[in-house]
Amino acid sequence: MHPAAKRLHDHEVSGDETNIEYGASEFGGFGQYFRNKQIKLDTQLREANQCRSQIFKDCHIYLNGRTEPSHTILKGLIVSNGGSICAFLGGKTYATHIVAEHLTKRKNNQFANYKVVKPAWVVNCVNQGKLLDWTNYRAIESSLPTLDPKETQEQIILEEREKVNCLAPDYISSYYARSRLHFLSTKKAELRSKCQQLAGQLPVAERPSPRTILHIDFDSFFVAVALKDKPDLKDQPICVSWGGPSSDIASCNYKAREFGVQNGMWVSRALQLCPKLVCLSYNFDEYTRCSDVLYQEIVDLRPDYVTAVSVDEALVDVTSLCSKTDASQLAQELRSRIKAKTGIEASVGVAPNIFLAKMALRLAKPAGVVCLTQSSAPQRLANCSVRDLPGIGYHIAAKLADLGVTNYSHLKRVTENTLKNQLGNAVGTKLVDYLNCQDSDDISLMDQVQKSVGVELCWGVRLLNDNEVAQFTSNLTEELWSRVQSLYPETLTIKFYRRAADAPFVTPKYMGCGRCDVTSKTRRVVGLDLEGLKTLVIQCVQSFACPPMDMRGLGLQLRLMDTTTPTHHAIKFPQLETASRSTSPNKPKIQLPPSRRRGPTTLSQFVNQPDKVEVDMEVFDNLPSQIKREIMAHEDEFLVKVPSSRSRSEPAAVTTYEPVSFRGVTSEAGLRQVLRDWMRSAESPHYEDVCEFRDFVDYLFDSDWNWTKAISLVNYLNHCSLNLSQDWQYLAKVMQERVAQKILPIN
DNA sequence: GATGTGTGGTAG
DNA sequence: ATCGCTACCACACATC
Repeated sequence: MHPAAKRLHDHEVSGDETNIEYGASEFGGFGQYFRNKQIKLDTQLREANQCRSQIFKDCHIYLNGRTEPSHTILKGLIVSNGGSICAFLGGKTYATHIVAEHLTKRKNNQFANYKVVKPAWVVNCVNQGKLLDWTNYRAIESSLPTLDPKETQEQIILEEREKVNCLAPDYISSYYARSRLHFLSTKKAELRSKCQQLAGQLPVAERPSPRTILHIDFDSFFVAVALKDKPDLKDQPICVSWGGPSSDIASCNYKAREFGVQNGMWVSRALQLCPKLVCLSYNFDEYTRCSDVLYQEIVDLRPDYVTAVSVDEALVDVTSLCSKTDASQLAQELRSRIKAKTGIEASVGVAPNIFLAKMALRLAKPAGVVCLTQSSAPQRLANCSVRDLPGIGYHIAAKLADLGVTNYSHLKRVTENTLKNQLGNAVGTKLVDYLNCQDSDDISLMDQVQKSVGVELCWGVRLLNDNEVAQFTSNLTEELWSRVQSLYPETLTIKFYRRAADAPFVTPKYMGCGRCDVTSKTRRVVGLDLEGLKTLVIQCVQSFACPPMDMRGLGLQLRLMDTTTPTHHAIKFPQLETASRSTSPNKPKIQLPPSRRRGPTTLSQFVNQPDKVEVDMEVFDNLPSQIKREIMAHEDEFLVKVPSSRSRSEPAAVTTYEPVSFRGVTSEAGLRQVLRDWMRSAESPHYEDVCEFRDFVDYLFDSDWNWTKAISLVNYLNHCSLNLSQDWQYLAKVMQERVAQKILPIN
């Protein structure tokens, strides 16, 4: 083979760095890291020794369609003169030039932002030994480049939107209905909460000390499910994906992995590696069904503790059970029961801690059980890639590789300090733990109360103008709101995806987000209703000042109120002289509480629509569960308005509700007394009382000499609420927020 | 020094 | 064509 042709060949088979995009380099896993390094070395070598010239230095050239001379010849010319070839348009490094003879109308638009040249440009550059002005070789007619790029972009978006319209009313729900990652995330959350509610979970203190932990999951779950009704394909290389060239492989079987196919890889790439790869479809319903069987079987064991790791994966503390039965026998029986009921193989790792259980599971696959002990582990794990250690992903593995650590046993070559300095304290400590086969994580401490709720959508987002951005944002906010349910949001973090300046307008992945710059902002949202939230989010999105057509995705995350570690925050008293200025030019008007009637607590109503009396079903659905229960309890009074019911005497057994009143109470001590009585009277505050309190605080605050009393009262409420229900705590937050709003103009 | 914000990493 | 989610941890840095 001719040296130049050989280089070309090598360049192609070693993978093209221009094809790395959206973390695609992860797909090769750890090997890819070295491969990338190798490519760099190759390039340097070529430049140093073998290149005829550097004419095309820094040129990444994409060849489009039929050309004269042929691709092969052009490639040879480009590469041997210091340039490189773009195998795909787009990706992390973008093409500097496109070589084309003729362009379709669509490609005329698509390529409008590129330097599109005729093949003669390449040939002439080489002949004259220098980089010639490309504009003399334009492949796009002179009339076309004058097109406003903005109009071109608009056209592209309009075309794309005919197929995928992110503004369609059901876009978000239909998207999530088909997203595997959404499925995994939501299932995990669901299972976690179910596991937490399991009766009989032994608290940490009561569980005996050397534990027996099972880590169980299905083998290539999605593929196994897909193969259930296609047993004849069992020995073929199989993957599960939606099927197109740029669709992700969600799962592939061991046969496919032999070819280098990996989860997360694009189908096109996988087909290069394994032309016979068979793509099968998702079946989310069946995943759920198998998952239910798995968890049911686990629960039926009556273990000490269960933690959901994933839809197909769980950690089980079986210490107590193993005092009678042998752990591996238990695991084997579990495996066969699950196999019998689902038709799918599962594997089990057995070990004294989570780390070792996870590693044992790896060794157990496929379709097996492996037990690891502190003493047997070091030997069995020695050749394990660091990439396989829990919490060690692509990036940390790469850093470890720079330290000369690629597998488990290498870890002992590096000092603890080096690890901590290079990888951070947490990871360093964890790795040292791993080396000692220790794991400080406790299975029951892994699932705490939920700390945040979020939504994210970064596919198919193609928007033309500010209005559309607002519409899309509003839709996504509604989706977020629908997931808030009975939770108490405190702050909102907005994550904004914007096309990277040098990323191509048309993304390599169909309708994907391409390479993006991601920025985020955090805002307080205590006391906001859906409309308020929408306004805030839209305003925030606009503050990113992104051209609408470059928006590629949006994430919204609500941090929830933390009731486990209360911060004893109090509102600070402003300086006296500045405070007096607060006697407002625009004094907020004091709203009168709605007519006195018995009713449930509706904190959300307070927040949403203070004066509304009827219960809106949509509002109802979003209420905290405690409040819902109360509404249900008072349902009769709610649906039928009976003002007279107050005068009717209640049965003695029923505690009668006395509305709170602060009016006429002047001393701070007196006010606190009323507050204390109120808090003692109910597990959750009643709606009318909330309004009364709000109005009273407003009144104190606005009648300009009593603002200190208002702040003090709210601080007192906050202080006391720390021992009360979340509803009380949230009320305190809402009031603090309200008061803070009033102080704000002073600062 | 405690607290909050923005960013980055990981897992399935 | 295609469905690139989401909760959580950790860290650097700003703020006061």
